[in-house]
Amino acid sequence: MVKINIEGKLLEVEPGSSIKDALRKLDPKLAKKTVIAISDGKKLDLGHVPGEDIGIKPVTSDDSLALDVLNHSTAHIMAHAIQRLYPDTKFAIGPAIEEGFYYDFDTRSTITFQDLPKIEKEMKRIIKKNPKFEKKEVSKKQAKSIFSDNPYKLELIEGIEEDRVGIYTTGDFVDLCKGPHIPTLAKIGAFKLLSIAGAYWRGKEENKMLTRIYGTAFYSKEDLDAYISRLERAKESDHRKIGKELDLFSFHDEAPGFPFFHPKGMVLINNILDYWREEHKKEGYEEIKTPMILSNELWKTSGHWENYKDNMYFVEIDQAEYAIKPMNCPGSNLIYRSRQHSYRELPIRYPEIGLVHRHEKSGVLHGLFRVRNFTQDDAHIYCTEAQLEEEITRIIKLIARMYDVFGFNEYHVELSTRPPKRIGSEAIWDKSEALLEKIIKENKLDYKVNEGDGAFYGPKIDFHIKDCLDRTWQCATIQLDFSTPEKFDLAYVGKDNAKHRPVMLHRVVLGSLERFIGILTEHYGGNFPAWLAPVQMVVLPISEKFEQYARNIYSRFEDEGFRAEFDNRVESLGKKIREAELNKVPYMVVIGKNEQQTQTLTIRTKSGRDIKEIRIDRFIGMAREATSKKKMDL
RNA sequence: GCCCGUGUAGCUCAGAUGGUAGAGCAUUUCCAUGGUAAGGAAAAGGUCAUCGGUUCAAGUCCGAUCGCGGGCUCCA
Repeated sequence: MVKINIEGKLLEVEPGSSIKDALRKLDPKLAKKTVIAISDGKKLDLGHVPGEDIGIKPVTSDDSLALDVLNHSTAHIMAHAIQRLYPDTKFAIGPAIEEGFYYDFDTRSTITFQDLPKIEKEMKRIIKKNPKFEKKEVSKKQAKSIFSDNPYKLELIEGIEEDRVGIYTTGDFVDLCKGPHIPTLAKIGAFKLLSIAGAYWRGKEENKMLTRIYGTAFYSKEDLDAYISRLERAKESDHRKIGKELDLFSFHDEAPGFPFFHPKGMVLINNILDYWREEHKKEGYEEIKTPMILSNELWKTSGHWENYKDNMYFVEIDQAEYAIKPMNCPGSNLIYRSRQHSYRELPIRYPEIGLVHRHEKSGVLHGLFRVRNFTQDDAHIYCTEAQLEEEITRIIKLIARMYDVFGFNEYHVELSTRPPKRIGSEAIWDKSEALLEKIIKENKLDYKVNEGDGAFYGPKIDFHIKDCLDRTWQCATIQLDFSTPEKFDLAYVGKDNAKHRPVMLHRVVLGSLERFIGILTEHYGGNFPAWLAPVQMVVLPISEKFEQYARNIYSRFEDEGFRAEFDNRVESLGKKIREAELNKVPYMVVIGKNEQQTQTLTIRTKSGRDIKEIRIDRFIGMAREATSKKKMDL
């Protein structure tokens, strides 16, 4: 008899019984819900037959881990279907990913998006037949002979450390796979193939381009529907769509990757910057501005010429080479170096709203998220080593405060440590990594460590914010830099009257202003809070008869400094309201007979609250409260 | 950069199998003076991304270029 310990419950089963058999014996209901089992950290198929006593933990379909298994199994079924439809196909890898799965394969046929329904149909046919996932463990040599005509699998087998590898067979489809898989295809409640794309084998540009099909699977149709509707909502809030609809910004063939901001988009930029300057002034920052074109000599000094050349644009002036700045730090350093500094001045905080240009490959451009020129809300802080902790803590607090105003209450940080290619002594790295980690802990930030992902000159903390659709975006970063001060020979005079080297901090809060506006647009779905809204209120006279009174109201709003519009077109009220709604104007001010008689206003807010016959002073107070306090709702 | 898709009026999109372009919205003008998401009518608006090729004939077929979209190490 074999003893199986299922989460503390001991069970004895006949030798040769599978985990599923054991579970059935213990609790048939549980057995039905269980997808895989975990034993000693190892994920096992339910069909697994324990050779000796074992302790297991069943994983049911409610578990997120079970969803990965389902997705992975569905990837196999897709590959199976593709093999049937395109027999010459050689399969590469097909993992489960965060929100689904994909499979990469090499085929002579050209498969397009239009072919996906056909593949789905074939998959359904396979699922209906419900072949079992049969696992076999074979030696590497055997595996190689099984996949002898598939260079991708051969390469994968080569890379596997263990002596024996897993082979899964479903019907007439055989795949190299460590598993585990769902016990029956009936578990696939619903799936959908989502998109098709090219993907380099192992993600490397020098490798062959394979065909990748993305899909997603769920245990229930409801879950799939919820997922699809979330995708649709994301599509609705796409900043490229909203940007066009709200007349915020545009892109033109004449300048690929270089965004154009329209008057309404500029309102966003300017309001964000006003707020940004206010916060930075409080923190003792003194703004600077450096030129966009600087001599190549400078970029050679900074190391950018050597490390960043491919991403830079160059111009020739009077037979000399100049570069368009991809970063702001060298310019800032020149200002620092323009005179001597005393230790009494430190820390010096130089923020710069700097427009940088970086060459990005044409294929990676993406709305405001990936552009070729953007405005960094940069700052360079020159301080002593002893001041680092306080400075970094202050930046973290500043970031938290500013994110809160935009409604990003959820974020985590990532600490990136020393990369393989780096400068500076190990002692300095030890010290600075430990310092950053200590500060992160002291500030109780949710964090994870990215080993080896730091800049060559120092470790960094990156901030990832979560938007209302649960997507995360890296915005703020704080980078420690011991190297640049050296390269630029930056110095300050210490108490001892000797020259010392300052330490430098590079940091951004919003990151790229352009990108941040893209993120905000999607986060708010275009419904900007009143303090940011390009148009804060629109005055809507019901007919021309009330135009004069309405115009007075409108002028009053203008005088009070609000961004108001006056819709005195000869159109029906319904139409004016509709357009104001589509333009996502926070306050609609309706003026008709009643309002004129009582010298009041009727307000329809974007948030759905209506206010009847309010006096103008009261409404102005209300609107002022919402804007000055940067309230999220009206 | 690479793979697949795509590019028609300011916007959103129709235009099998090739026979010199259509709708809705927006715009302009006129009528209706209107009470909370489109009142009615008319007009104007396009070298069908660009260049080249096939053809008697190209928005449509072929090629190139440019732009845009989905992707391009979440590893059996």
